[in-house]
Parts: sequence; structure tokens; C-alpha cells
Amino acid sequence: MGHSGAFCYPYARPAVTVDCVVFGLSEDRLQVLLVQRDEEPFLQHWGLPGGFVRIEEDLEESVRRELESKTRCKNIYFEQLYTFGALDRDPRGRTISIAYFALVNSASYPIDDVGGELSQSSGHKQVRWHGVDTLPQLAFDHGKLIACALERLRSKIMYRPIGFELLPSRFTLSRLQKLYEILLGRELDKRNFRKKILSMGVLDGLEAWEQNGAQRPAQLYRFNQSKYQQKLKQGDFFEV
Amino acid sequence: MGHSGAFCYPYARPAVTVDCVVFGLSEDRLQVLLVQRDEEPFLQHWGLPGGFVRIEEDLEESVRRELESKTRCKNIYFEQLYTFGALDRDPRGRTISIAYFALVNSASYPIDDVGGELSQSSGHKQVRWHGVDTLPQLAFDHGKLIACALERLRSKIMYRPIGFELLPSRFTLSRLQKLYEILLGRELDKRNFRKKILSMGVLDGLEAWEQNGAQRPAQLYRFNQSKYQQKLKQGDFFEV
DNA sequence: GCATATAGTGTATTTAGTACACTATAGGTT
DNA sequence: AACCTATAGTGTACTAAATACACTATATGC
Repeated sequence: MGHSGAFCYPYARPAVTVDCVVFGLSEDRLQVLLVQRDEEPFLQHWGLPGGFVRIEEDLEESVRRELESKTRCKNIYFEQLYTFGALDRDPRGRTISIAYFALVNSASYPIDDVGGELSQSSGHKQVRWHGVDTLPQLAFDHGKLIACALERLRSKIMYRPIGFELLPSRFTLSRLQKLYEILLGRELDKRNFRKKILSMGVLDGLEAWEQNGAQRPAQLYRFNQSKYQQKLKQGDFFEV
Repeated sequence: MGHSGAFCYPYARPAVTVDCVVFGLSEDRLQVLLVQRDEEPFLQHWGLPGGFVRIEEDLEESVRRELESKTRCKNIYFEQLYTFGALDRDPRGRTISIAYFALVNSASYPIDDVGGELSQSSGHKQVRWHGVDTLPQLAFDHGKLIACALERLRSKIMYRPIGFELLPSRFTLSRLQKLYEILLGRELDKRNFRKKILSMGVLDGLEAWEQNGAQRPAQLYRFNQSKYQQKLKQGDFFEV
């Protein structure tokens, strides 16, 4: 490689980035947060929020910084997904990307069904939600990363209660069931779902009801993090 | 950072390595392949086989190169585990390691119970098997990587038939059961295990028997890769 | 007060998991 | 040759979990 810049090494080093597949939930579909690129390569194309890992920050700090700048929101749930290192994944040169996926409680954000504007973050890049079934052409190998994240998410909700992260802190069981149906792409039996979910023992029923038009109000529930942590320590697992 | 070397960048870049947790099976325990370091830091300490990712090879090529040089064996099963990027994990400077785990059919290698010598690979480094319960002090954060790989392996054999990779191509059901018992750390019922394993439909019973001393000979079986691939495509999954 | 839309509930059936004990067959021993 | 020993190999009854399935309850709007 060249001789530009002040940081020199005896061997060529790949660039290292983190990219994050941020999932959100609209009324009836799963969405991914995408950023419109304002420079080459892939100018104008949509891509995942992400960026270079700074030398003085660890991977999680990198992801947190990126998430906060794009969503203006803290304490987002995220976990590492996979590391992508194909030789040709970035035309600018060898780049290794450590991919993460994140789940945001989309009620905290302005979202519309087509993919509303979310924020005018640094550099005036557009940031929007896109339905996972109606993605535009994507920059780099970001389509692959999203497919990988979807697969992980779909299989993980079957044995860990992470789906709650996509909902507001108080939610109805019908809403939770709808979320599972959207993720799994099939309908679930109402009685069996409720039986299963409640038997996990990580939901607290609240003395509060959600009024939602001309019908019977639905009871609100809350995910109890500490009950969950306790079950995890006891080696109890979860299945849906 | 400094100005030494011919590869210069406008921003500092972390070094990128791959490290590989290679599992093997001795008579009655699970082993990990370790390499004794012949330079600082952690001189003389044991560590995982691994090294810097070359700029012109992708991650899998890197791992394959490392595996072949340390085991002198091709076509080893491996998969990506996790990427470790803590700031202080390498005293020489910021280093990100993409960890893999590999399963080798240990019958192909000279192995003894204490951890026999395996090969005198490049640089005369010692390479040895170490029982996972009797590991020496390890270099870097390699203890963490091994713990992570163990956890992954233990949970993965419950839903994917990867355990066969640790056995010779022809094996008895008793040996397979022993393998599961070693990995899971508990005894399994012989009849239930056989029922379960055979009902997966990925084993072919051979017209061959293993004579093993003064007792009834045991039938040999072979893992049928193509049956497995077919089941995977049909969405069938596996559990033990 | 009636229509409508969603919330909420229990039981019977099917399937999968678990617990459990004896016979078969080889080599070695007397 | 008879028997001892060590491992291979087999079936069934019981228990727990998953599934299939239909009606009543309660709010609003007309």
C-alpha cells in the first residue's frame, strides 16, 4: 500500500470496521435501520450504520458510539453477530467488518410504515427504516450481513427472550404474539402461546390495561430482567 | 504510533489475527491443541495456534494455513467462534482476534493421554494436546477463547451432528455415546441415546464390526454427509 | 341495545422424553 | 469344554410437553 499518513507498520494491515444491523418493529413488519451514503463508493446507496474501529476504543464502544449517533438513543440491546472478511468486500481495500445486531424499542422513534425519517444525524446523511422484505440495493456486502442477522434473530427468539427488546417496556400479550408471528413468518395459536410465554416466568402482569378502540382492553405486561437473570443462572432455558 | 515499516495509513489500525481452538478426543477426555510460545510476550507460555491475517488472504484461508501448519492435516472442520477486541488483550498493541474452533479426528494424530508431542512445526515450537480440565497457564486471553469455544461446542452438539468430526470416519455407537458423555459431562442412557441418534437418519450402519478384546464385537457406523445436507435443506433439525 | 372487534380462558389428543433390565457374543481362564 | 467377564445390543411402560381446538368477556360506535 501507499506511504500516506503517519501510522506505519512493517506489514500491511486490513482496515477494521463495525457494522450494525439495527432491527425495529412497525405495526406489522420487521424493519432495519439504513443510512444513505454520501460518498463513494456506493454513493447514494443504502448501507448499515457502522464505521472504523478507533484504536483507543474497544469493539462494543465502537458499536455504542455508532448506535447513539444514528438513533440518538442510549442503552440499546446489541450483540456480536459474525465477522466478515472477504477480500473484495470493500473496493477501497481490504476491510474486515465485525458485524453486530441490535434491537430497538421502535416506539421511542418516529416511524412510519414506508420507512419514515428518523434523524438528521452527523453529516446530514439520511437515516431511515426499511422493511426487511422491501430492502433497496445495498452497499458492500450489507445484504449478506442483514440476512445473517435475520437468521440469527429468528433462531434466537426461539430459546432466549430477547424479543421484548423490540417492544415498549409495557406491552400486551397480543402484541408480543404478533411480534413472534412477524419474526417466524407463521401464525401461532393464542392459547398455546400465552401458556408457553407465561410459564417461562419472566413476565409481570401489571394492574394496567391498554384501551385500543372499540373492544375489550388488554392487560399490560412487563419483562422482568432480574427474574430472567436468575433463571439463566439456574440453568433454566427458554423455548417458544 | 511509529514510522517504522512501509505500510502507512492516515489513521492507526489495529493488528488483526486469527486464533483457533482445535479440539481433539483422547480415550476419555476432550483435548485442546496448544503451542508453546518461543518469543515475548508470554515466552514459554502455551497459547492457541494462530497468527496475523495476511492482507491477501481471507479469514478462512488464514485459519486453514494455520491449521495445516500446526497439524499437518487438511480438510479440518472449523467454524467462526467470536471476535475478541479488548484494548489490553495484547501487550504489544491493539490487536483484534477473530477466533475459530476446529474439530479434528484425533485418531489421525499421535496422541497420548498426558498430551503427546504432535509435530515439530515451523520454528520448532512445541505443539501438544492438553486436556481441557488440566490446562496450563495460557498466553493472552486464550483461556477466555477456550472457555467460549467449549461452551459453543457443548451447546452445538445438542442440535447439530458435528461431534462426528472428532471421531474416525468409522465408529461404534458406544464410542459416539462416550463422546457425548465427555462433552456434556454426564452419563446418557444407552437405549435412549441409540434410539435418538439413529432416528436422526444421518448414520449408515456398515457391514463391519470392531473387535475390541474379550467381548462381543460392535457394529461400525459412518456419518452420511449427504443425508445430513438433505435434511438441513428440508429444515429438519437435530437434537440429542 | 345491538354490532363489531379484540381479549381472554381449558381440555383432550398426540408426540417426544425418560426410566428401566435382560440377552448376545467375543476372548480368556481353568 | 465349561465358564467367567466385558461390552454390544434390544423394547416397553410411564411421564411431560406440544398441539389442536371454540367459546365467553368487554370495550366502543352506531
